[in-house]
Amino acid sequence: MAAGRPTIADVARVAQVSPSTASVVFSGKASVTDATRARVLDAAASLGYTGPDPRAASLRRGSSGIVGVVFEEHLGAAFRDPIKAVMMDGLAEGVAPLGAGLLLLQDDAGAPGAVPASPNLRSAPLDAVVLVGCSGRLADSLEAVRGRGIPVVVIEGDAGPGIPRVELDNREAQRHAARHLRSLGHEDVVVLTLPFDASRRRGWVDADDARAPVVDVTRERLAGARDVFPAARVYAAGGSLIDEGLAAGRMILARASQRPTAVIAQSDLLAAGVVRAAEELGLSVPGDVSVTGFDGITVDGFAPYELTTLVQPAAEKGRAAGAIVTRMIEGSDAASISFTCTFRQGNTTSPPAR
Amino acid sequence: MAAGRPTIADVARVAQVSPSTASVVFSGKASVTDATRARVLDAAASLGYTGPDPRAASLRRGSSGIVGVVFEEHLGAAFRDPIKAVMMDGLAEGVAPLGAGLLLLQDDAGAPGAVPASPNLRSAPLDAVVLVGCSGRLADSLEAVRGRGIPVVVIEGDAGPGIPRVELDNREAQRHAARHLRSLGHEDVVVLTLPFDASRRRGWVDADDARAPVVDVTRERLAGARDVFPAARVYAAGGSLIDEGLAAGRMILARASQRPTAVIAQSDLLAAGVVRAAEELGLSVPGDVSVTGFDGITVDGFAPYELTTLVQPAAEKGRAAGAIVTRMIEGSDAASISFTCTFRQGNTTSPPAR
DNA sequence: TTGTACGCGTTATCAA
DNA sequence: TTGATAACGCGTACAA
Repeated sequence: MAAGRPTIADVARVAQVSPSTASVVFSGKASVTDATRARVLDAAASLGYTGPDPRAASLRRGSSGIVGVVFEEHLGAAFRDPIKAVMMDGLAEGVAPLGAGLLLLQDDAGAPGAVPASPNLRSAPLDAVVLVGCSGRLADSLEAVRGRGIPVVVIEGDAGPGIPRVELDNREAQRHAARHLRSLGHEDVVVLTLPFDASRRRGWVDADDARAPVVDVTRERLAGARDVFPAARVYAAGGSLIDEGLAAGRMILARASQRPTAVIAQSDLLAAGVVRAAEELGLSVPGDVSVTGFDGITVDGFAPYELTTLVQPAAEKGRAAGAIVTRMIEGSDAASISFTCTFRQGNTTSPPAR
Repeated sequence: MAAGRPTIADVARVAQVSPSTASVVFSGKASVTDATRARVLDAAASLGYTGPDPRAASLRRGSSGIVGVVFEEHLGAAFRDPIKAVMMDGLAEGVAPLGAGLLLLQDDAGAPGAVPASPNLRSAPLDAVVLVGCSGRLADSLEAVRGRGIPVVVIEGDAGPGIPRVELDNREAQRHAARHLRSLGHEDVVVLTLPFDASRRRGWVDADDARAPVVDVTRERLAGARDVFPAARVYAAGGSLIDEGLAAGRMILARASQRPTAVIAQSDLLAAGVVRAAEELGLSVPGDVSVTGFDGITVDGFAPYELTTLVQPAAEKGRAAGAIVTRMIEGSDAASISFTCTFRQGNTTSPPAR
């Protein structure tokens, strides 16, 4: 053991046992006499050996105990999204049986030409990969990963055939909320959507500008609303934030002559912003305008309002993703799984004023 | 290449070159004839070889490209804290030069006896570790990590001697805000603190119950406020949330006879909650009560208020941590670094009403 | 520019 | 219960 850190072989030598015995002492994979264990532990202590090198163990074992989580957006943005936060919680739980940790990866293929110095899918020692609403950019890296036999799962997105997904009934759920509004008597509604694409352009979406949203969630929820209100006007927000909803709400509710009787927002934060905009304009919710959200999160600081919304099982989605990769790692092949939102009536919807 | 995935040796064999040549083709560490490169690449393609196994490469190279980030709280909680979110962004940038990814680790030594199945410090292949406001629980794991020669940095916390820190001038900054209030003429202020300890007990803190907060940030900021207002009453919140501030604000501002003229909140979210509580009670801010925050974040949905607050350089803190571990990995030993908050006057403070 | 040979630190297997 | 041996898959001196 000339220089460098001591290895398990050094420990074994000092303890006068074989390397395999020393290994067993640390891994606990087999029983060892108390006496030998003590000898090994003593030797380790005297040498300053603190346990097997994870890298070597990982190579030998063929697994690293690491699950990669790929976000399509900036980390900070992902962190601020309450749904994603809860989902991560669920995912952490879901991979716990694997004893795995979550490695944050950013899908930043970004500008072509830019050096993607960041650790990508190819270079990280992963046991599995979870894609969170990924776009198609990392198709090649993904191919490499799958080629290596590493399980991949997508949450709310489509990463191609053969990749199991964790899905949400966005369209059906949104349709449910829309029907609720129609049954209350609403006819003139505006749909406030999440961003259509990476450009995040805000504003009214022309009816004839029938560009379908690139983002799956946006598209599906919009389709659900249009199933009930085909002629609904559409306004795109720049992100899922109260402030975005507030700005949009000001535009949507500004002119009395063109004011809808209800706004279908594609997220609770947007909905909360619309409610604030209504307040600002002296309108009452739900008296003058009804508002529905989507997600079923607790909007911090929004009491006493309680949004009429679709509650999505965010934590379960994460857990499911974890469970799927767990099964795949164990060799069984796992199927996609689909979750259902629950309609929850709050106090932000009522029949339209006459 | 009997069974299993193809290795670089298989590729070399098929391409009729030596393994080392094949290796070089993938790493680009040396120049190779175009012809040979093509042969190797072709062989790889035909075999379905997608590049060097990260595990083996990691062992060989001695580094994994992974930086562990240890949170003391539930992942979901950490994600929801805006300051931590921004910090993570900065950290991601800070470790980019390393090409490293961030591995989320939870400081869940938790109940003794519980099986900490999760990947801990000891079992993860880390190049460095960043502790985020850690408590002392993982002292032993930390020792093992350091024993292995892995760099460790702490953000806002004390992990013992020899561990560089990224610090904030919490006490001085909070003192600055307190002085601002005093110079405006305030004398009766209440300090609304972050949780004192893991129990997160809410409520008034008796003056004689002089228990010092266990949490560094809470303690330091409280000390700063007391430097100016030694007799200030203290109310502890259960977390950094608008709703917590709202609940606390209701208690603090409820009885006119005991109503302070100003509230020093230890976070912007708490401050926003206090402002909402004041509104609820028909009090105007800052006319009837002044409120200061801490952090300098944009509180979503809080416009048109602009908190008088201390702006902390959250992203820079993360970047600095990244820079420090980068330097340490390169062998140079790095010192702690301390950041300063900037006082920003908003529209939530003014002289007290007579 | 290419090839040979060895070591990185473990752990699985099998025999004793 | 313990020990000997052989991979695990790659990178890199060093020699050719």
